[in-house]
Amino acid sequence: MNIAIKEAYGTVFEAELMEELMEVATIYDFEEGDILIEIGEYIKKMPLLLSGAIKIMREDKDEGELLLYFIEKGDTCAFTLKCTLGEKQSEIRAVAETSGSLALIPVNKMEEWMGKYRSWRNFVLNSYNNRLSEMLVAVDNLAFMKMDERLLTHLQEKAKINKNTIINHTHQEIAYELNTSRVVISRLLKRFEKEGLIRLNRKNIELLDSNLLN
DNA sequence: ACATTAATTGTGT
DNA sequence: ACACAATTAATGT
Repeated sequence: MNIAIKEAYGTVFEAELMEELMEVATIYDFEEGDILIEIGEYIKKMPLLLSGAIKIMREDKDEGELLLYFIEKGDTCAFTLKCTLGEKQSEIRAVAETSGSLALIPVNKMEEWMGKYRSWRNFVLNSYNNRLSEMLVAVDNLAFMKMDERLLTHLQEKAKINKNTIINHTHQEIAYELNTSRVVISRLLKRFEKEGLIRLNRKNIELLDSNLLN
């Protein structure tokens, strides 16, 4: 298990920090579809993602979710940082997009490291920066892109994260993530299929056009 | 193996 | 957006 931590963070953190990290971290494995953080929860440990991918969703009180961004190996969630430091309730939900594992760090340790290790400070700050720019992308998509474009980029993101051209999601699930209705997704997907971009099967979608990838 | 239900997807208004 | 048909998967008997 410590190998997993080294694999994901060995190049980012200095040696002493890695030592401490491996001492205090507990490993948590999760499966696809697991809810890691629910809205309103208090967070007492900070997660570092070792493998797999997690999607961060925002949810409105009366019906409606929206996918904000994905986090991948080597990332942490800036919202979690805020919640742990501020001892505030979570404003987002984190759902496992794929199975994977993460390391949990006690809050008091991460505060201690802030003063102690430069690499840790950088990591936390970078993390904020990355999230901020990904949020901007998400906002741009929402504001300026048509649904068909949003769906297409969404499919591409999913394919990239799964390292696979086959996407194992129902139309309904995708609709939730983009905060629209299933019928809209179905029709758009049908159109993409006619255009030869994808192939539709039951419970999964296959990307065909190679210029959709990467 | 069969019948019944539920879930998923397609289509028309 | 809504309603409904068609198809497939899941479950019980």
